[in-house]
Amino acid sequence: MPAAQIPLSQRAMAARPAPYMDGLNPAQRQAVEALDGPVLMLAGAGTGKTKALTTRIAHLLSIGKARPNEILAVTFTNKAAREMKDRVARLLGQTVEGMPWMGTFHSIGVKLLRRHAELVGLKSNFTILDTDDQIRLMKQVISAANIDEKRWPARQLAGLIDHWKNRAWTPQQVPSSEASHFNNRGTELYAAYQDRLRTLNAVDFGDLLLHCVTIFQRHPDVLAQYQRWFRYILVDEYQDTNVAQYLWLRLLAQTHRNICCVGDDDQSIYGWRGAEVGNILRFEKDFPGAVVVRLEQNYRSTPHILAAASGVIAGNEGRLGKTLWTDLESGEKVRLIGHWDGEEEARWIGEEIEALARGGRGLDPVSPNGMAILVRAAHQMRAFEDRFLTIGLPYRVIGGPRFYERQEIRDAMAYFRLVVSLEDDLAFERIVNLPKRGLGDKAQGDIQRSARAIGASLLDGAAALLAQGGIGGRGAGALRGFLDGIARWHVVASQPGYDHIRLAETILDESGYTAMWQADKTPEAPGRLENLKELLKALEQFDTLQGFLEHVALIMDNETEEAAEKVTIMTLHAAKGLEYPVVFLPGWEDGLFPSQRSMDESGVKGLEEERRLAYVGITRAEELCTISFAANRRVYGQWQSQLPSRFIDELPAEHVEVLTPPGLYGGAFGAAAAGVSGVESRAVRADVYNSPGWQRMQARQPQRSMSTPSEARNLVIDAQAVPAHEIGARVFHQKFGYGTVTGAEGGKLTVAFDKAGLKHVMASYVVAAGQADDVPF
DNA sequence: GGATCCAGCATTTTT
DNA sequence: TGCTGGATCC
Repeated sequence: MPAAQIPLSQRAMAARPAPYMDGLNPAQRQAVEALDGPVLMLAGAGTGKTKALTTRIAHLLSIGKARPNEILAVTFTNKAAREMKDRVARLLGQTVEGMPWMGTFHSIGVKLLRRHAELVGLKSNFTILDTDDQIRLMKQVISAANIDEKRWPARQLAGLIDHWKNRAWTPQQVPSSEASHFNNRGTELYAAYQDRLRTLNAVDFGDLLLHCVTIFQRHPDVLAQYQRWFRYILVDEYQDTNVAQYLWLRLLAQTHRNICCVGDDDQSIYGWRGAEVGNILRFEKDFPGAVVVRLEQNYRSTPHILAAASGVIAGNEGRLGKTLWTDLESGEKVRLIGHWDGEEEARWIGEEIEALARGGRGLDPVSPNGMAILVRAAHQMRAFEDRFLTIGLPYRVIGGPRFYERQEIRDAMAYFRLVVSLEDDLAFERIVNLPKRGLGDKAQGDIQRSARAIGASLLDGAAALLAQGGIGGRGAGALRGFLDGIARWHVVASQPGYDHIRLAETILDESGYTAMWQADKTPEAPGRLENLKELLKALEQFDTLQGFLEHVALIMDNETEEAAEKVTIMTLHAAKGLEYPVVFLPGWEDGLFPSQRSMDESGVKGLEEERRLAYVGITRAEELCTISFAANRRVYGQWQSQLPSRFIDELPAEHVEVLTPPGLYGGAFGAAAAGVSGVESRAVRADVYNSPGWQRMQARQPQRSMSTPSEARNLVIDAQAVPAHEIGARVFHQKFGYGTVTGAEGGKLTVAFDKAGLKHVMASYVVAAGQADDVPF
């Protein structure tokens, strides 16, 4: 919109002092005011990035640089999009009705794709498949290609195709270097899968972006229209963009070049799902003349916490580089403690949480809501859940299956989908025999064949089969009832202004679905019925089933705010963007964190991503951050002795208070940290016995039953015992009996037991066979 | 069609 | 060790 067209009133408003600018620091202000041309806002953890981003939007609108619908503002999650909307509205003192292009990459992708679906061979009412549907479709494609699904699982193909879509490769564009994947047939199956999707008039999540990019690339006229339209583009979490998203943005930004990307290369933790840190590192090359603004003043954490995080992340190469600082008071050092094993770690953290909640540790009482335990992998949560259940400490787990991924919800949704669109074959397959209608594999196979024969949907195929009398016995009546029901409900759903909530209820009741769970006596059945009620309640926010389905396909989150005082347990990934006064970071052991698999699969890149994860973890903490590790951990049922994480060695000792009790320190970790790794640990080297933390702990909590020396003494690995069992030595183990040592590494041995076979055991758990022989039988 | 048994396997996850 | 998915058995 040329300036001359901007209404006078708006120009007058622009001259007004802008209250929304108040409280911005100079860097934030610069980021808000550098409106034209490419801008890279490098926003470190806790530096007020959302504030700057939303103020920028408010500013654009307020001074009339663009109308609300000319701003494209993309985020990754619905939560972020919602927050952005709310905050812009708050800044402007009014709701932002006309910002249709503020949303997630995927929701905006859908909007664009619906408008131009025909350009990629789809109808504009295409359905969006979720992961479950995708897998089922892939299974069909795989078996259609006569491939043994055992050796070549659908999940693997799904991962591969997803990877390719993230790189913005259509089947034709997959480079030949990738051809060997999936038994040399990856590209072929990818093409077949895309064909199936087109036939079903469906897309998967990757397509929402890939199809857009394809359209933009093949139809310059369409692209030009949007390039002109989006005068200002803003991107959140730019470090998480994949190639497809990058191309999408770059194509759209070409005309006005008013693109502002916000991100933090140090918080790039999604490389494994296609994110390219390179996108943010390359920004200035991609957009020459870009203004780079660094937000470095941190409002979240104490200096010790920031220094610890900075010390760790400094180990990464090729960073854009930021120096976080704060004017908060220095507060507590980052605490570091080693434990004997995972259970003890959980016990200790449980006690710490209780103590902190009571106002112990010399701090003001902290509400459990303000405390979080952040783990590397979901399975680590279990130890905490077990412990907290035992001591009755309320907790909440973030992650796990989301509401809309639950079986009963997906079933109900399949009913709705089929009612709304009769051709939804995947929905049909899911529910045709649910509840059981006596339509087993044979009947369903017949339906498939019948549908293929007449070239129609499964629903029509089933009707045709039924008309021919191709279904016998019990199944026939049930199928007729099912088909009649769908037809009846479909009619209702086609009427304008129908009561969609009542229809949904009717569908679930008359189909027998509700009754199925009512009849179910398993303990989870009541919960499932409860969830179905929730689902009906969620419908209230929509006018039609169609509208609801559209929404749900993209919005899979289910934020139920609980008021209760609970400690949060979640993965480090899930914690990104969140903050807590008190944070526990357990399981800092090499192999677990950094994850061995990451390092094996991605080498240095993998390790660096793990390091960023460590950085994200530490920077979640506002006041108190406690890192811990265990000497022994049960991994898939086997006890393994663990080495402290290499990241622990990277913590700057002057910002760390070591709480590890002397018993453990002198035993397992002295040997492990100094000897085995060959690197003298900076943090562990600290004088434990005289550290203020240790003394204070002794003085204040003499009764605390953490890993006290007395307790540890019984358990500590006798480091001297390790060399006693040399390869070939005969040993005795309490549980496995006699065996011969075949290998030794760190504190653990590989022993070929006479009866139990090859096992990895801890050296401290075996004794030389001679000694055991002394025991009289 | 449903229960039961066994083998294989085991990060991080949003849309 | 504990779960999931597939095969097998009734």
